[in-house]
Amino acid sequence: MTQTARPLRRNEIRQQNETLILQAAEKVFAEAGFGGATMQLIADVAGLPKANLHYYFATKEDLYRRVVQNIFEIWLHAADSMDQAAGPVEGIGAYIEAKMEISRRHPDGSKVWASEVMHGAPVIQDYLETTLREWTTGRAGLIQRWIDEGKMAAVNPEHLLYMLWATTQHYADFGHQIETLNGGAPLTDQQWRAAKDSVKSMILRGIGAV
Amino acid sequence: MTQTARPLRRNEIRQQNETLILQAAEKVFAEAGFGGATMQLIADVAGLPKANLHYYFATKEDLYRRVVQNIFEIWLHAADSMDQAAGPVEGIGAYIEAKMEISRRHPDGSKVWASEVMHGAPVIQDYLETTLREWTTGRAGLIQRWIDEGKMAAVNPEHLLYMLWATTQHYADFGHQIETLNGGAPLTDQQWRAAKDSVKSMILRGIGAV
DNA sequence: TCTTTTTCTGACCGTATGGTCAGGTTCAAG
DNA sequence: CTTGAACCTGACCATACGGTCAGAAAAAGA
Repeated sequence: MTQTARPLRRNEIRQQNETLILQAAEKVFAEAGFGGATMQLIADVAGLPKANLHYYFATKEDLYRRVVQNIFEIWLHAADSMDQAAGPVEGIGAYIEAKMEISRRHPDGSKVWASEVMHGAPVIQDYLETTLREWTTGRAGLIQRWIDEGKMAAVNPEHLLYMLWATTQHYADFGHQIETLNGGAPLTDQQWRAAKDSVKSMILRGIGAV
Repeated sequence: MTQTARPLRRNEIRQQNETLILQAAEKVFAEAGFGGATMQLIADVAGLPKANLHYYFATKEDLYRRVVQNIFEIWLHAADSMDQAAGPVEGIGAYIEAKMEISRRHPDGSKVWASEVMHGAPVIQDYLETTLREWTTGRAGLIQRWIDEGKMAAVNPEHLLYMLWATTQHYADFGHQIETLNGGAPLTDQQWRAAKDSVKSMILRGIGAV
């Protein structure tokens, strides 16, 4: 562990413990949901006394909010690759790659996000109405431009975005189901490659971009 | 209410109260998750005293299990239309229609199912390993047959099924997000029609069936 | 009508949870 | 070395939760 290495600076202590708690919280919230998660369990996973959590995060809801916000950030940046693309094959292909990679690397975060939205977004409703709405109209406009330029079929841009979100996030949110249907084993590197290729080829063909 | 209509038979009382409780439970479990739901709230929604719930369902988990099982039934039958189809256009088209209709009519059930799977399927793991696995291999075989007969492109059948599940269930599980992006209003009849058509056309084109 | 079975419910109980707090410890600045 | 601020935590508290139970009420049967 890092504790025995050397005395830590003040800033380091704060930052290190916060991320430690946030990681534990993300895991526990993903596994049990907000209502099912307990501060005690998060503390145990983080290896800290419960009272220490409340030193860094006033309430369970504060901690949860921070977890959700962290995920939202990762989620938004996944589309950066889409913007500089010349057309849908590159742009949407790269977006699918990025989102599939997030599903693979941050399945817990994806689950927390899904749970939050499913329960009516009690904590991040304002983000949905501002940031996400702007984000969506922006990308829908980009897709519409590609359609106008004849680079893909005239699909509904919003519903295409929904399909991209649904399909890629499914591999995180329903990862347990996929694992069970895969004989109880997690997807191997090759299987992830196949999943990405399947999604990409079906969607890109589906929007008439190949 | 039905209570004042006439004295109810014993069987009717039991059956009526059970469905009343199950409906209330589905709603509350969908909105709050298993951990966040309380027997008291379910009782309030059902309009019954809490102790009465425990008369019909011994524990919270028993009640939850019944809710999940009910959804699973609906879910499985949605593919009946797929079996007698001559090819992917009819078969998968009908399956998408059926699953979209479920997302529209039973959004709460879909959310409970999603939550259950996301949390590692603690209650219906055995169903996943038996019924769902058989179901999946069966339909994957059907799709493979269509591929062999040259009726559609050579896509991976499992990943196609995942895409079908993900895309259609997204309209229930993430309905709140979609509603927010729709200006805060639920989808109208026309918008549901457009959603179905979008999903159908993109996927059917994506698998080379049109 | 009398008896038995099922349905119903207010009051209660043990426990677990989120959160508090007083007091201790560690670190850094002067 | 002293002082003050930041960090840490065991013990505690009020509340809310799932679940129980004795007994009332209602229905079915004799």
